[in-house]
Amino acid sequence: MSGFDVGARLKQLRLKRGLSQRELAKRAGVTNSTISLVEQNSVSPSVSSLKKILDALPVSISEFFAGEEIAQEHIFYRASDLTEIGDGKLSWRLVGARRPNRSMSIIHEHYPPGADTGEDMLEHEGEEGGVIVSGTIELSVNGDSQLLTAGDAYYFDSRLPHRFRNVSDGDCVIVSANNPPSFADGGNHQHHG
Amino acid sequence: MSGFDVGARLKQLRLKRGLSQRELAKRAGVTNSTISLVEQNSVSPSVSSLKKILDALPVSISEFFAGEEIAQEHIFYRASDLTEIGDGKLSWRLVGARRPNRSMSIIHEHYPPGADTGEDMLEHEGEEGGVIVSGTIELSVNGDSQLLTAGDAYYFDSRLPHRFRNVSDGDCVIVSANNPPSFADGGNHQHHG
DNA sequence: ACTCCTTGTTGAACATCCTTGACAGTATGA
DNA sequence: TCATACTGTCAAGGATGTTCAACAAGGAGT
Repeated sequence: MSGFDVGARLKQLRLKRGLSQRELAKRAGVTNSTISLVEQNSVSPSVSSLKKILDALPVSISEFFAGEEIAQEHIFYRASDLTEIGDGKLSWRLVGARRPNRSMSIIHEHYPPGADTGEDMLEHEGEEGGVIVSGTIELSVNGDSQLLTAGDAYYFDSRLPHRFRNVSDGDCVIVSANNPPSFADGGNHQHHG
Repeated sequence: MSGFDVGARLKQLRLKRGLSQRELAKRAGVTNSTISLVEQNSVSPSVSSLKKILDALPVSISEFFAGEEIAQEHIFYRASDLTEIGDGKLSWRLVGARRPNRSMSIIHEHYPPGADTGEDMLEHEGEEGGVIVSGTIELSVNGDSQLLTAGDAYYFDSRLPHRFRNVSDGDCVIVSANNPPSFADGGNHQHHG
């Protein structure tokens, strides 16, 4: 029913890391039995268990399921089709979500007043750039902070520590692009409110 | 330590589709109670259950978890600093001009009524994507033509013949990205018309 | 052969998820 | 007001996931 071989995928990733079931289980905070059963598809793990396991690899859930995507090429995206992520404070709309075989990710971002990517500066591989469509945003990159308003833009190496914060009392809208699209790498930098 | 609000995310997507818990449950082959409990995070669904539910939306698992790991953007261009190119009809504003060592080009595009990239379809290496900020544009890619309006987006392989045309009587503004930067190497983009 | 450590697997007990079926709240209409 | 239909929630129990503890197989070194 799954259409996706969870067990094989997990085993593949585990072996790639050179871990035994017990070692992975220990790091993940589950038992070796769980790993065994999951790898044999004797059981469909709960999301929470799977998350624990993947965190120990580490692999993000979306990364784990990359490839589960329908291969159909999407060109046009209706506004309502953009994959919305965020928590009410920040709002990002991904064009085509994260298709693993695409070279960029395009994002329509909405920052309400007070929205903030967080005190822990973002740092990751790649480059990113964007244009402020409306409103005002405070962008800090590598210690330098600037207020950008409609029509302004930015571009930088994503390895520089950076942060976005809407310090105004109006919404801010940005269209940005990331290359490469994979946000995931060693570090575990996720942020939510 | 989930770090990701499965319940809120599911509810968000369900409401976006205008479905009730029962309706979604019916399509997914689970019960309304399951949806309810998952949305309240009273339970961490099994992967198989979650998959059934997401298939009914439909949303891929990796799409669902997009944002579970996030990183963002960056570096400072005043609106007046964007290098403007164009021929009076079309107007493109490049972020960071033609830096040869950048992996993308970010472009703020303005299409007045009648603006048209030309009858000779554009074709070049790379990929491009963008978000329509305001107005309406007719985008043709590989024989398929669509009218996109504010909030809509697109993404395609640039080798597919494509054309942008503003067939409305108002301005259209787009923020787009190219990879590799097609303007960095004096690509065949400009002129025509 | 043994001992010791490691590997992955499995049965029974336990914990969690999922369904059944009922409940309360809201809205519409007779 | 009652009836109907819809919404989301919840308790109980059956179904499924997870753990505990034991097991067999393989290697390394007595």
